[in-house]
Amino acid sequence: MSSVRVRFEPSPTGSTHIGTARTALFNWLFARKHSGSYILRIADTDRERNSREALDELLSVLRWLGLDWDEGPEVGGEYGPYFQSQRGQIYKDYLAQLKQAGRTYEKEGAIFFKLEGERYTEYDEYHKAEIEKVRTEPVVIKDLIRGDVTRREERDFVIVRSNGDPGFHFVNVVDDIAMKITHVLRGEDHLSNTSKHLELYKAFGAEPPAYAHMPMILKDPKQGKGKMSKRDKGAIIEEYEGRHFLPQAVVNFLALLGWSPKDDQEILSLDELIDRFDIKDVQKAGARFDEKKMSYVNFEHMKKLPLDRYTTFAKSALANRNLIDDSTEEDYIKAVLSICQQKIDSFENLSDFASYFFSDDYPINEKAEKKTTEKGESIARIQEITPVLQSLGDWQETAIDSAFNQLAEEKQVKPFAWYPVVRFAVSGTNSGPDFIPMLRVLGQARVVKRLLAFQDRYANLATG
RNA sequence: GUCCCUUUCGUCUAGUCAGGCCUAGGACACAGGGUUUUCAUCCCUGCAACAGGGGUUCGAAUCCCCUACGGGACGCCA
Repeated sequence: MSSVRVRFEPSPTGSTHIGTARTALFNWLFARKHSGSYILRIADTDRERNSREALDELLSVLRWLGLDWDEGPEVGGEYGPYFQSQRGQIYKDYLAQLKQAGRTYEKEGAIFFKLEGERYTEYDEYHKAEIEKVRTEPVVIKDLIRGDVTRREERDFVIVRSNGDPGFHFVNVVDDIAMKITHVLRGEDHLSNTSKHLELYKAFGAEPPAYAHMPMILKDPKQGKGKMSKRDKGAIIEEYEGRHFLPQAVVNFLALLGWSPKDDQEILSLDELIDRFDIKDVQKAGARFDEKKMSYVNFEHMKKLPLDRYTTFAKSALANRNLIDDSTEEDYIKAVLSICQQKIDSFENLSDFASYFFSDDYPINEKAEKKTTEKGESIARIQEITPVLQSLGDWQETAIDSAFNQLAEEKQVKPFAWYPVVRFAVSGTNSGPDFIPMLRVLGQARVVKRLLAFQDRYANLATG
């Protein structure tokens, strides 16, 4: 393991925002790329907003995405505890240092960090008040993505709240020092906080880490302006899990938001991402979320999955809709999936796409029904083909295929005169997997039964 | 309002650091066509961008300056 140590510091306040997940991912990729340590540190200093459930949910999302941590909750490590709510003594010790150096003062029950420089008061347009400011020396943020960024902090800030809880800026810096963090990768929204953090490092006499501020994930332009919020469609990672997205696809898409490999390959596995990831290649400008691209990436990963693993995901989606249960034959499920995998672009749509394979009570597509039944000859076609298929001794694709061809030759029409109407009769729709394989998988009994049912149901067509 | 960041097709981006290889490449989306039924697959074709202005240079998407747009921060949230 190298000396590289990065951390992800989420606050467990409920469902995981897409930007939070990307921060987790980039830190993880950076750690793995450099054979460093990935530390998970829980920012739970705000007692009122944190809960056990939210923490469990967070850990489970990280595991679902495949982002394992080397130090942190449930795995421990030599720099613990990894919950900020349990690091009170450490914060007290560091606070004492600042106090001793005369860099703190108390005001209205809270402890402030005192900046160094000439003090003056000024009317502030934003606060609509006369406030005290400090003429500090500018600090330079060494940013791996943006280069040097110069900023000046001009107001003292709270490091311990009046209720006794230490505040974010303080614990953030203290923990990074105490845990020997070497690189801080976080969202661009923290760029303007970094001057505060640098002031704290100076006060502690500690060497600051290298920074990398990643671009914001912005709303889809159709959904409005600004950065993506938890309310926006597609912003919550748990939602993808619930919709049976592939975790590796979500990770792949997240990586593409603000970063790209330099060649034209877009579909990348976790290992390929680690291999190609370079923090310097991260984009500076905000990236807009695109739901369609997300779906596309997911489909590409779905197509690549070996049938066994595809089946695992598919079964959970199908079981969710009560289309299969433990008694459903594994071989049959696999046969169905093997002809659907390259066709259907999401597991959440799979159930609609393939319901007729598992149940006789499948929906009838009205458009397809209209198209089929408006032709008076449909019933005749079904009547012609039913006995042929019924008497077929061999239910292999070649046999089924030649049955259609033979009949076609006999009647002097092309075989696909029967295709759409038969497809509708056995599946209730006009789209699906390739036709002959579909019949094969469905099985002779099911096919014949449905052909007969079709004749009963649409008997009036024969005369009308 | 102040400060900071940013700017290539509708979107994600390659190209910018080392100026000529860029009549600016790829992908998503969209449109059209095709694949001996259908189709949400697959294939092909098409549409489409260097924010604007000023410099530097023989030559600028690439370097410099200004403007504008977009984004972020300005909490006893993180």
